[in-house]
Amino acid sequence: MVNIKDVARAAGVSVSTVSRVINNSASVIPEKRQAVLAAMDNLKYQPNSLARALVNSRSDCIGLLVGEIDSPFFGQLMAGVHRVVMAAGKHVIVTAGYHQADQERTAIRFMQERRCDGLVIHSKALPDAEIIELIERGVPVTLVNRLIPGHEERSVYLDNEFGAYLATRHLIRNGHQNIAYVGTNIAIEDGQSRVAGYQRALSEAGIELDERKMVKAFPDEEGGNYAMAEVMARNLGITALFAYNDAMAAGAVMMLQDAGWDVPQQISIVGFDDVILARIIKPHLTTIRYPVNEMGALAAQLVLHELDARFEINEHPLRFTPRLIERQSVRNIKD
Amino acid sequence: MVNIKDVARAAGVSVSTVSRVINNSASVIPEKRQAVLAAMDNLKYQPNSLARALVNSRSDCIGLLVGEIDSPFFGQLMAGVHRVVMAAGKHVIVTAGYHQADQERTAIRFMQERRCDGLVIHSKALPDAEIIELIERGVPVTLVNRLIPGHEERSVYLDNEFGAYLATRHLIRNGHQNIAYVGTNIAIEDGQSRVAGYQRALSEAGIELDERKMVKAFPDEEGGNYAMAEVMARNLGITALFAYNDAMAAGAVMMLQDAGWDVPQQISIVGFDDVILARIIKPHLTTIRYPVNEMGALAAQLVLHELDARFEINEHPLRFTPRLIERQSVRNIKD
DNA sequence: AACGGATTTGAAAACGTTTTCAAACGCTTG
DNA sequence: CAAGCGTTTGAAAACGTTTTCAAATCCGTT
Repeated sequence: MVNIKDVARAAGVSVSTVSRVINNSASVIPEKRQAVLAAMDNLKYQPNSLARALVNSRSDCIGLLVGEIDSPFFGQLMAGVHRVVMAAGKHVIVTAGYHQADQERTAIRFMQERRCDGLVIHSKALPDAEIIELIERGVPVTLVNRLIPGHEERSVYLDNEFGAYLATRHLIRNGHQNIAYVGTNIAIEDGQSRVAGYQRALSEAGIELDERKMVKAFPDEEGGNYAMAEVMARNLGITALFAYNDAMAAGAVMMLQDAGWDVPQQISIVGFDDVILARIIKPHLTTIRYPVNEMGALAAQLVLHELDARFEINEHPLRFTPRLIERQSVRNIKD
Repeated sequence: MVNIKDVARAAGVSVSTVSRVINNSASVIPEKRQAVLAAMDNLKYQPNSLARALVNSRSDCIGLLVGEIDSPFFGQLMAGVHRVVMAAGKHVIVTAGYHQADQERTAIRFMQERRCDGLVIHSKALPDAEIIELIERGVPVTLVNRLIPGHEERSVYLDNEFGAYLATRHLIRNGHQNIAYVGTNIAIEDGQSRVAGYQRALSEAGIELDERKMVKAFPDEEGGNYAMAEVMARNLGITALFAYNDAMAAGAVMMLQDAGWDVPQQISIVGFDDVILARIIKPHLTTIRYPVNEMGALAAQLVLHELDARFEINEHPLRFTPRLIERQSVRNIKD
């Protein structure tokens, strides 16, 4: 590869001068500047950003850890982060942890060895301790959807409990009393919060909790399908369902429809996330909007700001409040 | 950040020795090795991969250029590439071009400056000349879904023409004669190929081409919605539609259903890609399967193999053949 | 014509690694 | 005990940049 020395030689100047025109960090007389520019062009010179990062100790990269590369939810997260990081003239390096501690660990190590200037992390599997260690080592990091005690100011998160409460309350207000919950079997905070919200709404309405109405599965369509089948097999006479996410809700819908049930005539459903799927499935899903793109953007802003206070932060609380999106999957059965 | 010198000092050895235990590139007596390992652990040493890449002139990174970060199609592509690159012990750097030449150019420049060892590129907007230049500069690159004359061996691609032909023929075989095409308005090779396949099937069946039955829009749901509305407004009595991709097909379905049409009772639809959406929308879409995950994997294998012949390549032709997936969106109207 | 200040320049050190090379060390053998 | 050999070690160069520092050049004053 052609390097800065080649350019210097071709232009008849020193490497310092070439460096100066590249970064225009100091004045160079127009004549030489032209010569350098011409030489760069002729030789198709591309600065080696590794060498540059080495001496600057700044890589202009923000690392991003997501759960999966290939999912609409994380797609939105990536897009949100990407957007603001690019706008700041920096770049994103995406890694995926697939919800497993070891893979998440490897990914974070990778980003650190790559000397990312900052990190945006969505981690489900890593223990708090490891994340705290990372923070205390001085790495600028923002967490998405995860609160670490003592480091709340580094988290951009959704009020999951309230989202689940909203969803369940909506069902109750539409006359439902017998409401199942299809949850995730991944041990993760937001899963617990959503259970809590579900239960709070029920309690508030004086409805008795029933463990048999809660079933867990892997949080994708297949899991939803399976869990729904499980619930129906128990014959509890449910009229409504709140699902951990839209994918599970979609799986549930499909299971029900395949078994000849009518949604929402016989069973009402509320999902969570408001991914694209919710607007496509029939009936369109009533769901809880999770503004993950915006959250990714804010997380990126926080990291950039920590790096350099000139990067500004949108005025927004770290805690995002979910909203109910009414579509077609809930039927009012009052009276 | 703690560096190799700190470790050497702590362990009471030279940096060379530390380097040797890191890479176990030469024998070090067990006693010192232990000391080094302990020092690395205590200091939480993380090798600087930039410095390492600089001297090795190998970054162990594969660059990937996609159209958008946030789309099921590119999600699958990313996942496919990611899978094989990780398995090879290397890493992926993802960039997005958003179908615009300047952004694609910037992204490629970024990956080169980052000294990616190889590139997997899905580019719609960049002119052939620039890609050829890249190839001729000696960068190991594989193209996805794009044939460059003279460099066919670097392309992993789908037989788009055949896919469109299959789709259209399927409609014809189900008795449809009056078939619209909703296409992309992005000037891209696969768009043209799909038009060609559509037209070949029609010609073969002796059906006259009618420009009015072809309308173009941005290749997403909204575009499909809009284009479908446009077609219906023309009142051409169509009974079937072939769409450029599933997203457009979904948009078309929604437009039709909102306007009170029944799919497939009144209008049959075939999509393209077989993204998740196709299995979710009601009616489930009959579509053409685009094995983009597998194609990404193969593309990654080609790049890795070029880097180091020890990385193996799956036995598979570079040209992938699409398959018709029958679901529920086509009605047989024969007799 | 000499001086002073500002502008422009290049040499060299630094960033954190790997690798080459030769020196040091520890054994065995005669 | 000297010679010889294999193993282990450290110093130093190299990778491609940026930046510091001092030298060189230029220009306008006196």
